Amino acid sequence: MTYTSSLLRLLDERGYIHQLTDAAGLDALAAKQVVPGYIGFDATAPSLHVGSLVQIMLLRRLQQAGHKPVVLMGGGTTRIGDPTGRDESRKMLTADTIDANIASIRTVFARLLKFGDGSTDAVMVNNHDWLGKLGYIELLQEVGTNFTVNRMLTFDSVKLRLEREQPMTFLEFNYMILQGYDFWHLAKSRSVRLQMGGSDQWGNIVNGIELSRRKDGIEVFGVTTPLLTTADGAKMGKTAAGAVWLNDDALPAYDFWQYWRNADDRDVGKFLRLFTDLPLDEIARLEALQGSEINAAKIVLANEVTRLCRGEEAATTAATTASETFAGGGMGADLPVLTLPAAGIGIIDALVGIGFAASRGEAKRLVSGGGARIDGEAVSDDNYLIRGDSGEVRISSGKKKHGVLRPL
RNA sequence: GGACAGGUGGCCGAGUGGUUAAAGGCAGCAGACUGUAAAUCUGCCCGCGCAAGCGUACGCUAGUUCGAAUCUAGCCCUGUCCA
Repeated sequence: MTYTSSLLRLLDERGYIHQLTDAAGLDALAAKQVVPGYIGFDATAPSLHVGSLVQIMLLRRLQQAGHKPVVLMGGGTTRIGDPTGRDESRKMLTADTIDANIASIRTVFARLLKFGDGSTDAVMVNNHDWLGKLGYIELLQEVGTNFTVNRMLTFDSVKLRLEREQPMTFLEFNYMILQGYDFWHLAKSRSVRLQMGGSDQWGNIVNGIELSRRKDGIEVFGVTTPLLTTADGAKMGKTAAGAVWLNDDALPAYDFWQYWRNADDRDVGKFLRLFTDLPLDEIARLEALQGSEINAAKIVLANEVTRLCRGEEAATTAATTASETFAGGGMGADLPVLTLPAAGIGIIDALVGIGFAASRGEAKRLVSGGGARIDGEAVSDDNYLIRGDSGEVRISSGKKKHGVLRPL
């Protein structure tokens, strides 16, 4: 389908669109007026991770296309937990924790969106502001009649749980109602006309659309993005060391950069389109690179994404560190550092101290497996002592993890 | 409230008195090959200890036993069906 609005053209050509509720209607609307659109985010942790980056970028695209991004923080719904996908129910968080999480998450949005009072400036809202005041009886009266249990049971989020005979509490069952309520509320109070989200949010989005139409006859739209997995099938944003956090204080910029640098060949083009602002012809050129040449494209990817999420300086330092460390075999500024005592330090203690092993046992296994290196030389002896009087020492776990032991 | 089934290591999932720190799979870490990629093959994969060994661990608690993840009782939690 060919779109006339710059918004849908932009989303389409960069690969954000999985489903649209009413392509023609939304296209027409976006072509003639500023469309306020929102995406909801959880506040379960002090930082969002890479898995949420598609949605954040979607808001950025919305703004780039001349529309108004509304960031909805789920201060209220986080207290319940979206049942989608998981079998396990979510842990309950206290109000204070959620508020602190929201404040922390906000810093990332500030980098990627322009906030303010202008017509296309981004705003952040918290659904606790309205859901928190809503009485149970009031909710039942307001929207209870618009949802049938029959229909709610057909949504994948519920159906899958039931089919797998996994527990789903009433609390979670209500999530979709509250999320539908959010959409309706935003449509009324802020003239929001669009909700976007991951493909797993389709049901929730449709609920909000139906509710808005039935309650007030407001016509609103929905867009979902494809479920993003890496080429080898894993969900984005999870690695051994944990999630790939977006916040500076949750994951060092160097590690963030490395995550992108190590992307699967097959993902490079897709990632460049979704997560960078590079022009499409430039991306086409980069993803066409063959064999080891594609590493150049991965470096561009890492630089661009890191720049967007962490800032120019962080990206430059991370890139320089990587280049010095891998190409030059040296030690870049961004590598983790452990103080090297004058008396020296045992290899096991050094590996644990710098964070390459979670326990002494793990460090020993690393050494006996031949993965530990000092200045590039494999160390096979558990008792190996790193001397403290010969300057900086490079310590490595495998070929990718490097660190610096630095004398006082 | 009743009947039945179940709760095992990050996840899935075997085990049903000792040789079980607990099969197998996934995820993960390392080695080889490479391009800081993928695929493949190999090793490792609770903690402490050089080691012998010790400490923790199979929903919780108390028991039976020389010995329990495995048996008994009570409790908590979940599912299915019934009321």
